Amino acid sequence: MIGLDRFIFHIDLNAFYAVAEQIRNPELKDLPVAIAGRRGKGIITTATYEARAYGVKSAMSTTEALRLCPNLTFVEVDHPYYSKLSKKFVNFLKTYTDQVEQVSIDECYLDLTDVVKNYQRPLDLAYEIQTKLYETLELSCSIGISVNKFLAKMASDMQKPMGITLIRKEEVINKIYPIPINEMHGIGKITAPILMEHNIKVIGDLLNKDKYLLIKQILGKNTDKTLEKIQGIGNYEISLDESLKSIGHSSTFLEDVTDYSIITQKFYSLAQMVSNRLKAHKVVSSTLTVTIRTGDFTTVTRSVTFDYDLQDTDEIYEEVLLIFDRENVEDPIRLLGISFSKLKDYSESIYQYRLEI
DNA sequence: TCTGGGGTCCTAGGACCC
DNA sequence: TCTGGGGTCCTAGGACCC
Repeated sequence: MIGLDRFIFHIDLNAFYAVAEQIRNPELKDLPVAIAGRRGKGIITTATYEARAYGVKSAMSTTEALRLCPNLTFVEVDHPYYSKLSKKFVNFLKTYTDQVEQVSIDECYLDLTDVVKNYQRPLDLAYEIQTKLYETLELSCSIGISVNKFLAKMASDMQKPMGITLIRKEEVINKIYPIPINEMHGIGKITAPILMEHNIKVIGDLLNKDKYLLIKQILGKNTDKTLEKIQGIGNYEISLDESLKSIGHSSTFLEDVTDYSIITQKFYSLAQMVSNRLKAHKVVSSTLTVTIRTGDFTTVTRSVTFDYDLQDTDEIYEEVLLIFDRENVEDPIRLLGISFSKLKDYSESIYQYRLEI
């Protein structure tokens, strides 16, 4: 296989949460609908294309969205439902190949190099996937096809909704290099302005050899891999590791809070939610992180690694309070969070050992 | 219009060990 | 008398993504 180019597909569900709501409530079809955490306060998670026509976008505050589109219908997020639907989506894709890497709830990379051979053109395969996905699950998607994951992702972004875009390696110079640097996947609102300041304005500018050392300073240790992947080199490996790296929950209060009993109540319910998910995934962890965000949006994280593992609500709650109390927070609190990282399988737990002490 | 909630990966300094 | 060097783990914060 080495030296031969792959056919990597990036499959991206269009307006997934909003479409999911339209599936179970057909009255919402063709309407401007926005999925939001809470009415009144909070931000838009996803909006239908009808709502987007009014300028409603993800991450926009609900008040702003309502100003742009007064007849916008709000639906509250229902994560468990979307997760179930997402699993069906991934299982559908797995009927084509086991080389499926799920990168988020609504996106997957597939290596379809071998499957493409059974079709006249790669676009025929993409069209079949798109059509069958819509027929079986009512989900519309955009598909990007290229020689690696980065280029496939950039391709799927080019035509939405229900687009299919193929970028051959020799087309990279014309189709990828002229794209503004702030539209590059992996370059966000912090790094893009820094690059622009140095006159690196489009993706192709990253390959300017005279600026290599400068770019390396800005992009850090992955610079070389980044420069390769924009040229279509490497970055084709499909990761089959589906294990979670961390599990956490956080919650913003309706109003900033100083009352200790409200704080402990929130911590207890967060501990319950996190504990349930640890158990559902049959994992434990000894690395606990507590997040505290105050009214001025200052966010502090405190993490502790114990020499024993945690999974039960009451134990988590106890440790969380110890960490919180040490901080002596005086300002009103906006958000609290609990998270576990470095998860390990329950069978590897040293929890039993702790009980024997 | 003040800014959700779920994640992943990287950086940088310090502790500790050999 | 100035105080090696490498590896690993821990903690805190940050950038980015959907």
